[in-house]
Amino acid sequence: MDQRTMVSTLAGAAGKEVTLYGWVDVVRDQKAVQFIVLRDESGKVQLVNDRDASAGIAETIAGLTLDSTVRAIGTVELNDRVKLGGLEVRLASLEVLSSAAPALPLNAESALDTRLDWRFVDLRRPENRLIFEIQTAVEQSFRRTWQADGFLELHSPKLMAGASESGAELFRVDYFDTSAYLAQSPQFYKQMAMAAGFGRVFEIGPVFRANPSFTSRHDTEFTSVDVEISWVESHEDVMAFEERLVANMLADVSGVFGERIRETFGTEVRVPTVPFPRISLADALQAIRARGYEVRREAGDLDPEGERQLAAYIQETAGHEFVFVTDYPVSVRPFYHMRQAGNPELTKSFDLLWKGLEITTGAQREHRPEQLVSQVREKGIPEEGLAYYLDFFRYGCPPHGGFGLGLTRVLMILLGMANVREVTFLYRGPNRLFP
RNA sequence: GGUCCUGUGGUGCAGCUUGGAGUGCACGUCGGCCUGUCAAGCCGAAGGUCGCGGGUUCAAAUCCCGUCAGGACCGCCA
Repeated sequence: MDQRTMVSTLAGAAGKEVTLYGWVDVVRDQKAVQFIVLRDESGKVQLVNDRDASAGIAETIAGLTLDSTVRAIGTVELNDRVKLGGLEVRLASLEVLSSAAPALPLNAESALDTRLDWRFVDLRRPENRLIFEIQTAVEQSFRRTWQADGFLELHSPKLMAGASESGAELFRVDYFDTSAYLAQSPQFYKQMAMAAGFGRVFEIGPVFRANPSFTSRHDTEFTSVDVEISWVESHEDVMAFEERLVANMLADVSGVFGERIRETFGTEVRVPTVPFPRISLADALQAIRARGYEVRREAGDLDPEGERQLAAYIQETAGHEFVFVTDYPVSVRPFYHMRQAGNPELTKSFDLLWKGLEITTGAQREHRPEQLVSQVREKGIPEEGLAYYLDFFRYGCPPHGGFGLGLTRVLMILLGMANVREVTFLYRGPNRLFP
């Protein structure tokens, strides 16, 4: 291992002997000369062996199966004839570390569901590795912004005694002689951190939703990016932070990966201008209606087609991929969203849509205990289970707000993928718990 | 949960409308050939309960009913 050379560094190693570790990508076994394409985490390179030069290696190559793992030792030779990087490695030894069973159960054309069955093989493909290199860069960029702004990182518990949101359904698990629930959001604990005086916090972690949602943009477990900020004047402060966080991220990702994303996924990464456009829900519904589409939802929220229509409207009028939708009515928001002082039917909340898909819900939270209790009662939520939560606000709590951002949705839009399953390491949905 | 769509060698498809021998294509696998390939090429071979059950028919991958599995959209949401 100490001597391992990565394929990506071979151009600078002409004439040297190198030790490579990787997978057998292709075998072209001819009468006089044999070629292997070896794939490692950094790229692919051609290995070459003259049968006359080494009968032992020749025999090993003849028995190779695709995706077997090997250790190859050889000399780097620059050779313009070789289309793959203009170089090859002339083998001095070849050792099979693990022989793959013949006939891989999938190939690049396989259906997504088949690929998910054999995800560990599917993920070997370089374009799939790239997705997770980009995911890593996205999270690093977020952390860069948080660190510069003095945020603390939170690791909140995923086992809870009850619900932390009103709408979404919960997974119940055995917990000794009682039951516990998997956290559908770190919402309450983020707010506890505000009461604890942490000031500004973030968490990147799993959340669980027991909704039987059969769509390309839902999973039952996904990674949520959560932020909470103290001492805000309104949800505007939260939106101002989020747009900066997202714009920084897209600038970082675009700089490092923009070209590869275009080449690999055919998607252009555009760095958005700040501030993002804002539109009230009422104005959004009117603009959508003016385009000839009537949102059918009785509750008054946008439906998926409405979101797409709004995205088109914003693109045409503001030339922007993002839009904050604000001023949601109390009826479609959870009890903890703060209401507008002059208009108690509306909340100080927002959604963020990117290319017509909801990626965030955020709000200023209600931090005044009397008001909060009254909103709990108004929503008809039993207070017993919320006692510990309501206590957070009884001994001095700063005004605060925050948001949750769906990491998988962000990656899906960023790369122009059609399905969150493509950008999830291991997808979990109503019909999938394996592998 | 609702609507619609799809199940055919290891993988991806075509065949179904208008029933006629498991027919075809691409990738992969196995064997052979091949003086540097690079999407290698050429020749050959193996590999199938056409998701499952029932029905119609002389005859069903094909038509009908049921069932199971998966997917897309809607609802719910990040």
